[in-house]
Amino acid sequence: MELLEILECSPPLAREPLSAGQAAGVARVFKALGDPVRLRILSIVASRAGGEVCVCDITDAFELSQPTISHHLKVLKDVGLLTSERRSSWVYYRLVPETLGELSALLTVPTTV
Amino acid sequence: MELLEILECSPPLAREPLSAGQAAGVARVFKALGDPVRLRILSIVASRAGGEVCVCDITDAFELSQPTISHHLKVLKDVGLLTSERRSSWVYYRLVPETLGELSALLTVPTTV
DNA sequence: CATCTATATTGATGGAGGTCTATAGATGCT
DNA sequence: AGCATCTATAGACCTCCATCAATATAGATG
Repeated sequence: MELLEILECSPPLAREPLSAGQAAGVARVFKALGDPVRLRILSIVASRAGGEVCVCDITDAFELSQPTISHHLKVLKDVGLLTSERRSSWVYYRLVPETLGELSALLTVPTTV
Repeated sequence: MELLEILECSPPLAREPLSAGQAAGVARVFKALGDPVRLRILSIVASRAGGEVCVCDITDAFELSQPTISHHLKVLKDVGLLTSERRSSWVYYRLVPETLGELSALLTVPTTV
């Protein structure tokens, strides 16, 4: 089952308890967000004007080895937060806004106002 | 520095890249959400009508040892997602809606509509 | 005080994950 | 073809963490 489907079928945390299956899927995505490097990578891609970022630009932004960055990108891609496309020598990563939006909705709390 | 403060000072991922310090703080909270048991615990507390749940009720909802549940509750409390209050023999946990709300805002994506 | 219940802490263990080096694969250029 | 560059994969190392059994702490009650 696609992770995005699980997110779409999971009620907001504040509405009703998650099933074990839903929790397992949702946890995979949050676990991907639970690393500072991945969070920074995601924010770099998500906030980029053109919408896409070359791997080389991301690698330059960190003092980490290239394989380590590649590993983090794979994790973010596997949970459906990023997609990638190769064009000639370079690979460009893009945000999947639907996944991020579903996560945001999941955490939404009834307005305390 | 309080984690909630860090969340309040962190821009939405889609707006600008997180600093290393912001990412470290935010990652701690998402890491806490990156476990299926903790997600279910959080949803149980967040969706409870009265707003508070006794530890014994949570323990009953899982086939895990009592110390394991206690450990997960501590993790959720340490990152500011839950608070606890002891009343006589029992300890009651409550959601901290501000923290969840800040997380939700952090993941908000400009409406694709 | 003694004891029972509810919850937290400690210490141990097995497995997951972040990082690195080395290497492989893919693309373009000469 | 051969080489240089960009990215991904494989394997190793080390740390972190989820879980448990055992024990400690706190409150109620006899």
